[in-house]
Amino acid sequence: MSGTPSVLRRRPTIADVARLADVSTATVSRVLSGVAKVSAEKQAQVLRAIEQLDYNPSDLTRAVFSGRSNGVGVLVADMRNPYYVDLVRGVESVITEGGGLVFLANGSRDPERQQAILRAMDAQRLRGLVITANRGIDEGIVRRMADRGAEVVFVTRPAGISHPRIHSVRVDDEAVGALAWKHLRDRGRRNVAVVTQSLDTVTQRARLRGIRDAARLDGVELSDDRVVELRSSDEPARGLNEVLKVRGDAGRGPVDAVFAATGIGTLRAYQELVDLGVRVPDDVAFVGFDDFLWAPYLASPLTVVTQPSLEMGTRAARLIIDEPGTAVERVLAPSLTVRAST
Amino acid sequence: MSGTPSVLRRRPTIADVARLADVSTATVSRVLSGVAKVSAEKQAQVLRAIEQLDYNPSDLTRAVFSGRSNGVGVLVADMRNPYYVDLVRGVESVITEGGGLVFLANGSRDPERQQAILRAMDAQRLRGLVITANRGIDEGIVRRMADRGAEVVFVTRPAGISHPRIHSVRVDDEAVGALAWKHLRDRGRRNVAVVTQSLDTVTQRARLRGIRDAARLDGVELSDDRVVELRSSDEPARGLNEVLKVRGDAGRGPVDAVFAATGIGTLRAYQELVDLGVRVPDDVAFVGFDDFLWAPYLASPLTVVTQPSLEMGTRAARLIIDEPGTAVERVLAPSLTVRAST
DNA sequence: GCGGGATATGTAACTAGTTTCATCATGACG
DNA sequence: CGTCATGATGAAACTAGTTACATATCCCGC
Repeated sequence: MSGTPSVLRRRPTIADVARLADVSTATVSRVLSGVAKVSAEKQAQVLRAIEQLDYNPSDLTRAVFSGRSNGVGVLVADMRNPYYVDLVRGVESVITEGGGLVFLANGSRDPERQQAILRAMDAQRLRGLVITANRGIDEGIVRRMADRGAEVVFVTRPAGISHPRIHSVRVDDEAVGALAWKHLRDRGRRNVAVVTQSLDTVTQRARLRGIRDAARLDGVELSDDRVVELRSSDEPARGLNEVLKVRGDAGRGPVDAVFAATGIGTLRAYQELVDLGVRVPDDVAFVGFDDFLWAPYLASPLTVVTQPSLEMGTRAARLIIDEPGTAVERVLAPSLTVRAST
Repeated sequence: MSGTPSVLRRRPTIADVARLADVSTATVSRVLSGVAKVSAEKQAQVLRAIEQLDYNPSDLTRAVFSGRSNGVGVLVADMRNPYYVDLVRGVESVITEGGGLVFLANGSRDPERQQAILRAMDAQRLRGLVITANRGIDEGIVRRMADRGAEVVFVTRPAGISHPRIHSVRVDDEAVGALAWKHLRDRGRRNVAVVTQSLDTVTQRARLRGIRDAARLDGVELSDDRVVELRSSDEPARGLNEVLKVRGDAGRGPVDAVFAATGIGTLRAYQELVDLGVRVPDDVAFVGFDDFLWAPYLASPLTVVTQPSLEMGTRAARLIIDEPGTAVERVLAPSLTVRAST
């Protein structure tokens, strides 16, 4: 109960420490950074003064001087998606382990908001930036941040900008589609429908290309009328209804499998299958994208193609810390978790 | 294609802008802050120079001068829990809307790590701090941060520290327990088992007290042998097995309902019920805690008691922005989402 | 006892903005 | 036409650290 807590206590500065320890601010700074030798006696005095005043030097001032903070920004497209959460966890664990801090912002798929956030992050003189949002990112500001020394890592999409400080960490999206196809084929399904959110993104187009090419190698053509594009991410996959009705004209049987190529697509498609009363996997086998905590406990435990989300985060963080000096494009392999839905 | 991007371009400072616009740095600063009048002519010159150099002033330097950054720290116990994600989303939306940024750190239930993170956040001279971790928080550093002007908000637990800048936003935990009891009673269940993670926390004790008191009002005693404490958060709720076997001595019937009082507890208990082959709700009705995206699509769609997670985040953020001047303790009402598991 | 080299320490300048205070120009009024 | 008030503007001091440079001190050898 020392003193009234309502009073705003002035924060001790390096000058206060220097005064109390009867040394110069330079000596205090040297004790803190350990860059130059200080006599054991003064060292002890300084440490005692720091302890006594509970001095915690301002990282802001340090960053002003060095021209760069030890913060790393993470801009995600949608925090509700557990994949992004794991990604952030990966980045965060590496960065805070190294004494840095993570700025997290949710792009909410709003270009204006994303622009404002990137400007605010630039004003923080970040050491690095991890971007997962696909749409509406202004490449101009990203390039300028890289020009001025920030390491930028695009995750889940190719960098798309040629710059020695702009990198990318992503999964082999064609392999994602191929993995889904081969598994469904091995389960005896050949009439596959694909659910996507938006074919405007390179990643989703690549996944579709992957499953198409793999199917073609087995002599199966995955036609456009079996591809559903959700567009809105808040409604169930109504279009799926139509696609499931596509029947065997020209030797094609009815749809006997669905591959959802995005995290949200997985939820929406599963939702719609349940609503339509389709039996999984008896009527239709189902392969989703991105694993999640509850996937094994659904009415029909989900088979999913997964990205190594946590690893993608730690790799992105290491790219920032290591400053490779040249553009790095790291492509990781997806994997398959088989459960009862196929 | 102007210039090699590999060269680190020096960042323009306020002095560069002043030079180019042929004014003093004071005038540039005035244009930026809008605090004092500048002639239309010079204003235009300055804006042109800012545009031309793509000048973005350093928030670090501004924060050094004002003694406080516009950042807000959020320390969460476990990012995998969707409740925390919604909470962070709530804080983030309000803070970035106001031009600030959010520092996110994952405590990982590790006291030493949490301590290091709080020190790093203190070094950032944060405007505010949201803490959701219950265990291992060093109250000393939190109090000192508040002493030095940061608004601190504990979420999901009482503040526990009396200080005009230390607040709390939480749900009425006793009402959580009462809500679960009343619903199960209305469904004709009276032999309820409760699954908790750790009764060391005040919140979980309060939820247990809530369901006990509500049961007692209906003449039912919820004895200790029907309370499971998980301790480890990574294994299924093995103890539940024993509890379900508790049979009708002294007029008590077998357990016909389970209330899981935490988010993780909900997963673990559900997992165990599935493993034991218990039919939900036929054999045992199940009420969980905290809603999640997939809850309606489980084999047995989950009835849950929910906290207004997003609102708790926005309220915490507003407490920081509004700086109420006195300690605020905001207690919100829980609600019930009824599905097929009861 | 004195010159030389190494080491510790302080002074002052530096980082990039903000703000106070003095100055200068302009315009209104007597 | 002089006086005073008003308002824009710049010089310089300020925020809280770091570091280059100068100086003080010490020990060693001759």
